[in-house]
Amino acid sequence: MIETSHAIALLRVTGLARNLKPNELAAVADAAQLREVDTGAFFFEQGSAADEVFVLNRGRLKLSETTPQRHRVLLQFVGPGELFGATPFAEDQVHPVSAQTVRWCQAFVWSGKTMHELMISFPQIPINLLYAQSRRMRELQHCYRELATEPVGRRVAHALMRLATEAGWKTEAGLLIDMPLSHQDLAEMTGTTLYTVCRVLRAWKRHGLVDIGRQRVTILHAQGLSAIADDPGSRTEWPVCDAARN
Amino acid sequence: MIETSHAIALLRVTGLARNLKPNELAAVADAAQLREVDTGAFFFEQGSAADEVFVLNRGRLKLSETTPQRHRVLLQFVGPGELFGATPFAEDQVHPVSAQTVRWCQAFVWSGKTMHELMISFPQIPINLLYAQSRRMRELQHCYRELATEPVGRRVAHALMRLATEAGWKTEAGLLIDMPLSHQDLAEMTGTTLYTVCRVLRAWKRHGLVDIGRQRVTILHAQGLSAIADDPGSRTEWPVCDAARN
DNA sequence: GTGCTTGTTTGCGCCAGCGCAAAGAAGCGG
DNA sequence: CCGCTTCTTTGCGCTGGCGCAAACAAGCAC
Repeated sequence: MIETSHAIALLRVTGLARNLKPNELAAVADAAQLREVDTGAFFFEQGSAADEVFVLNRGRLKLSETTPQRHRVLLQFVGPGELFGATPFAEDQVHPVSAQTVRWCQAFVWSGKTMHELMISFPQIPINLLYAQSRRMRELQHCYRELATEPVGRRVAHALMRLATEAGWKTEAGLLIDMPLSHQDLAEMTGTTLYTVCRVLRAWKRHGLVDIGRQRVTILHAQGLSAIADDPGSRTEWPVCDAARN
Repeated sequence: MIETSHAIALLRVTGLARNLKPNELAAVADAAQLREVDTGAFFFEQGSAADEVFVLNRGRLKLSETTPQRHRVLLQFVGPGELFGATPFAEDQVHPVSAQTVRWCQAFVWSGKTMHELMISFPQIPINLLYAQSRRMRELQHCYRELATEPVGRRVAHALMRLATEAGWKTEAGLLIDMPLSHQDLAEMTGTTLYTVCRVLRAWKRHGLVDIGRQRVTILHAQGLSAIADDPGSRTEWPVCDAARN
C-alpha cells in the first residue's frame, strides 16, 4: 500500500516483474517492503545471513567482495530497477558480497520465503530472474575474460565506458559519470592499483580524452576511449609507463 | 522413449529436474533428444546461434571463450549431470562460448521453445535453473576475485584442487585428474601462460606435491596444495621465479 | 621401426605494472 | 579561517611474470 504508482511503474519494467499482468504486479508490489539507506551505509555486508531479495528503486550502490588479506574487488554498480542480493537462491544463505550505497537509496525488499511463494504463484517471476541472471553472468564472463587477457589501459577504458552508459550525464563539457568515483574504485573494478589508475587517467587527461576531479570523471572524447577499450587492431598496446613518462 | 532409466535417474538429481514429481520428470525426459559428440568435437561454437539447452549425461567438456586476438579463456569444465549452453535465456541468441568435448559425450537436448513450454508448465524448473545459475555465478565471482588479487601459484593450485573434486580419481600413487589436461588448458583457466604453468608445476613436482605427465596431472600431497591455494597467513608468497630457479 | 604432430621444458632478457613514500590539493566541520 | 581527513599525484626502484627460441619427449599414423 505504501508503494506509489511511480514505484510500481518502475517495478513493471524491472527484470523481476516483466510480463506480469497488472493484478499480479500489484500482488508482487504489495508483498514488498520499502527500505531506505543513507549514503555510504550498507544494505547488507559480506558474510551476513542472506534471506532477502532487493530491487533498487532510487539511488546507486556498489557490490564488492573483500578478501581475508583486505584486498577488495568491486563487482558491480547497481542502479534503479536493478535486482541485487538475490542470494536466497543459493544453498548457503550467506551474502558473498557487500552492498554499500554510493548515495541515498531506496529499495523494494522481499523475504526469501515471500519471494519463494511469489515464484510458485507466478512462474513468470523465476523466468524473469533467470533472464536477469543470465545477462549478469555474461557481463561477468566478459570482465573475467578481459582481466585475463587485456592490459590495464584497456580494462580501465572499458570500465569507464560501461559506467558512462550506466550513469552518464551529458554536460556542456562532456559525459560526466554521475556518481562519486575514486581512483581506488576504478582500481578495484579493473583488478589493478590506484597508482596505476592514476597514471592512466593522467595520461588520458593530457591527451584530452577525459577530465578528472576529486571522485569525478568526465569523458571528453568517448570515441577515443572506445578505441582504446575495443579496437583490436592498430594501437593494441598503450602501456602505462610509456603514456605516463613522456 | 529412447531414454534409459539410468539416464532418467541422472536427470532426476540434476539441477534441472530436481524436486519434480515422477510424471513431470517423465514429461521432461520425453521432450528431450539425446545427442552424442566425439572427442574434441563441439556441441556448439562461440558466435553460433543458440536455441538449445543441454544437460550432459556422459563424458566431459570445456566451455571456453576466444578473443579476436586469438587469446583463449577456459571458463568451466562440465561433467555428467551439469547444465550447459543455457543461452536461450538471454536476449541475443548467440553462444558467447564454445563447448568442446574432452572425450566422447552424450547429452540431453531441449530446444529453446520446448524448454520454455516446460518452464511454464512446471514452475519448479525455472526455480531449479535459477539455483544452478546462482551457484555457477558464485564460482565465477570467486575466480574473478582470485584472478584480480592472487598470485599465479595460488590460482593454479586452486584450479587443480577444483579439478580434483570434479574429476579426481583415487589411484595408488595419488589423486589423478582423470581427463586430458595440458599446461595450456591450465594457463587458460588461470589467466596466465603455459610457460608459467610449466614452471610452477615443475617446482611442485620437485617438492613432491604433484606428478606430471603428458596431459596428465596427479596430486600427491593434496594438503600441501590446498595450503598454497588457500592459506591466507604464513607463506602467502611463493613466487614463480624463486620456486623455479633454485 | 620412421616421421610427424603435439605437448613439455628451460635459459634468458625484458618490461608492464606494482607499491612505497612523500608531497600536494580538495573538501568538510567547526 | 584552521585543521583534519580523504583523495590524488609523482618519483623511483624493483620484480613477477611474460614470451621468444630452441631443444626435448611422448604418442600416433603408417
